[in-house]
Order: sequence, then C-alpha cells, then structure tokens
Amino acid sequence: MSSDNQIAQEALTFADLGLSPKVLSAVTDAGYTVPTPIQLGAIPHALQGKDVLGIAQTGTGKTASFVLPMLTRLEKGRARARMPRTLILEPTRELAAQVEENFIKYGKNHKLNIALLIGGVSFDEQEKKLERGADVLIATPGRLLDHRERGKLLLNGVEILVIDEADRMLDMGFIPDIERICEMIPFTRQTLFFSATMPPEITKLTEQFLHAPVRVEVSRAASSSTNITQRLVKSGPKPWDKRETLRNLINAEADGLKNAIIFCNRKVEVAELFRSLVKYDFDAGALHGDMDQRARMQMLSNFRDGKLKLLVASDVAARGLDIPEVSHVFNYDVPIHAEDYVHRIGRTGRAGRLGKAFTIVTKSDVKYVDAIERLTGLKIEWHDGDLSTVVASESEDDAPRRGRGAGAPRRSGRKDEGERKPRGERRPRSAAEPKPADEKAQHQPELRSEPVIADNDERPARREAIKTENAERKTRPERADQPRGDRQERPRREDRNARQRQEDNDGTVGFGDDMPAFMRVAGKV
DNA sequence: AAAAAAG
Repeated sequence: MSSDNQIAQEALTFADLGLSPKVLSAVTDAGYTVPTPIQLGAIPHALQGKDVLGIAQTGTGKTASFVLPMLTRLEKGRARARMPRTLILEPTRELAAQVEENFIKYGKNHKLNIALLIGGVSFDEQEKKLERGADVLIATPGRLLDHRERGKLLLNGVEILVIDEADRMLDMGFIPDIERICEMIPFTRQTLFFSATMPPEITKLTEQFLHAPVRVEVSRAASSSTNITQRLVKSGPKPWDKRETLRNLINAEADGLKNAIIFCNRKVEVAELFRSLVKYDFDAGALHGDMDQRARMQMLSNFRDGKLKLLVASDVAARGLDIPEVSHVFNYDVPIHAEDYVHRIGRTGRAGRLGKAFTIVTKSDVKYVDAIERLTGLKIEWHDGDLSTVVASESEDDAPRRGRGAGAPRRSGRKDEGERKPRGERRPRSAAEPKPADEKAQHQPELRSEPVIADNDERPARREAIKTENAERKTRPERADQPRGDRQERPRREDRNARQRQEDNDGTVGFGDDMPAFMRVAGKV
C-alpha cells in the first residue's frame, strides 16, 4: 500500500504509467493528461499482470483504469474463433454498452474485435462476432451463459477477467452466475475486480477468485461528496401533488438546470411521470428496464448528447452510468433502500462539478429519509420548509383540507377517485385556498436557500435549441419494432387546455400522437 | 412498496 502511494506521487501523467504509445495517443486525443487516483493506483499493477481489487465508485475513472491496461496488454497476440481473450462482466446492459464505448474510444489505434453480449437484442450479430474471434468480450451474465450453453463460446482462452460493479451484481442476485463463469476461466488468468462497497459476500468472492490482489481503494467521491447540494422537498402524498411539486421545482431551478435525471421507484411511475411531464411540455424522456432495448439505448444517448433535458428513470440508471454534467438529480420517490439514494445522487456532481439533488418527500417517506440520513451520516436540509408546513391534511385519500374545527363538508361520492382521472392533473383543491390564519406563519418558506449560479443570459437561446432538436427527434419512427399492441386501449386526450401551462415554455414539444408505444406499456396494469 | 437480468 505504501508502494501505491509512491506511484501515485511520482507518476503524475498517463505517460508515466507504462501504457503503450497507441493507448497513450488515444488518451491524449480524448483530452486526458492527468490520471485519477484509481487509475494511478490500478494501471501499473494491471499492466504487470497482477490481480487488482479496486474499491471505487463510478465517476472516479474506474472504467479507464481497466480499459487502458487491457488495451496495452492485448497488443500482443490474436484472438481465436469463439475464444475471447478477455471478458468484462457488467450488471446492466447500459453499463456494458458504456464499457464498449470506452474500448472503442481508447482502442481507436488498435485493430481489436469487440463483442458486446447483452440481452434484449438478437443473437445473430453477437454470434458472428464471437465466431470472428473477440479480443474483448463485454457481457451481462445472462446472455453470456446463454451463448455458452449454445456452444458458441469457449471461455478457456480468457487471459483477463474483469468483474465490474460487484456489489451491484450481488444486489441483483448474479453472484451464482459470476461464480459459475469464474470457474469456466483458467486459473492462470488475471482478474480485475471492482466494487463500490465490500459487503461480506463480496469479500468472500474476492478471496475465492483473486490471487494476491493489489488492493486499490479511493475515497468515495459520490457518497459524501460536498459538491452535491442536497435538499428535501415537502410534498402532498398524491401523485398529482408530487407531480406538481416536481414541476414547480424544475421551474424554480430552471436557471442552473442543464439537465436532470428524475428517479422513480417503479417502472409504472416512470411511464406515468414521463407522460405527465410531456403533457406539460417539458423536454423529457424515459428509461426503464421494460422498455425495448433499442429505445433504452436511444434515450440514453439522446440524454447524454444533450438532446434531452429531463430523463425520467428507474434505478436502472441509478448506478454506474457515466453521464458527465448532469446538473440535477430529482428523486420523485424516496428510494426504499438507502444505498440507492447514494447511487442516484451520484449521477450529478461528477468529476468535481457542482450538482444538486432534490428529494421529494411525503409524510409516509419520512422513515426512508431517516434511513438515508443514518447511512450517510448527514442531515439533509429542507428546501423550503419541512413537512409540518405542508398542508396539515393528507389522511390517505380524502380530506380536501382539514380545516380545523368543523370540517369542510366532504364532497360526497368522492371516497375513492374511481371516477376521477388522475391523469387529468386536477388538483383536489385550489392552490390559492388560504390556510387557517394560525398556520400561516409556518407557511412561509425559510428564506435561506442556496445561491444559484446565474447564467440565465444564455438560457433562452439554449432552450430554443433544445426544442428544435427535440422536434427532430420525435419524427423518428420509434415504434416500428414495438411488439405490444395496447396503444389503442388508452383514450387519447389531445385537447389540452391552454391554462395547463402558464409557463413560458409553451413551445409545444413532446410526443403527442407521436409518442412511441413503449412509453405507454409500463403504465398498464 | 422495487429494479435489474435470459426468454
């Protein structure tokens, strides 16, 4: 460990790490000169053929810390048919694709065959690539094993094995698969193993499959990072309350909001919230695991390229995805598992940038917030007053407003909202309805919110640009390969009331009738 | 109270 430190102190640029000229030139072309701590710690050892145990979050430069030495080592030798020379295991399809992009970027001076084996796409092309002999094989476990069972893949030629995001593999129940795969690969391989955390199961795995690993640990940037401003935002409990809270928040943050990921706990909510935001003319897209794979990729790349401002997503997007310059994370739902919170907000404030993370909290979420604060050891401030200042009402579903004393007469027959259209975004009460006088004081927001970086002079132009791009995007024939045919079941309501939007962003983007079918799918029950 | 990954 002292040797790591020495290397870290002496080697200050990529040129000092022992990478090949081809790799170095690609790194330089990509605009990088100074390695991150994980790269400094891992690359020299990886080049020497040692096993590495890297404990690091994404956003720390972890991917390059195995891609670059692998490329250097791959310069000697050739792949044989169906016998890949290296294997990288990733927990999600998006992460796998992201690693492939890294190999393409940094391997541009090499002639390497790269194969990406992930589910949701056809086998044919993947098999062709295997047949041709893959230098680099990047895979999610399920599809990899599938190929192997079909006899299209032999793993006994693998020289380097990378297991990435091991703790997430654990969460997702992949460990048995990982063990199986590890056992198929020769003992003589080099193993590079990465995990953000080291729960006991993972430690056991490393003891089982790593040989005298060099341990490289970098301080967790994301979890305790001070460059992310975190706030809790009070909200009423109903979907329309939360959606309104979110809209208000997005509008209030408009000046500093370059782009944002909005996390929901469930796929259904992703689809619903997405539809709602589009209806309100926000530049939004959606991403969750039930979407067609092509659409997932498309959404992600649009968001990454800045063609899409808001990405409504499930936790498929919570970990690992490397999207630089996400300015905001909104937790539309408080994550049930506290660790997920850390991963979600880690999508912003990356690479030393400033980020903001807002979490919408209803009364019933308080216990989850407590768990998050316990985990992170931080008390998260309220954005504009805590829940005691929100409408004191919200017993389950009725109670338009529990004015104290003689309650306002309930509207009869409104016990369940069966006949109401939740999609209509109607609010059960008027926003202008005054609070009882004795509660007014509490209603004042604490005027101590953080300063916002002012760059509003460029904003309108930027918005226009985004709208234009969005309009282009929606003309893509996205639904061509959509298998499910339940679009017509849902009555369309295209008669928008003009009063729905008194905001300035009435440029009418959104999908309207062009909304791709996959967006609707998850909303079905 | 979930999501993800094989189909």
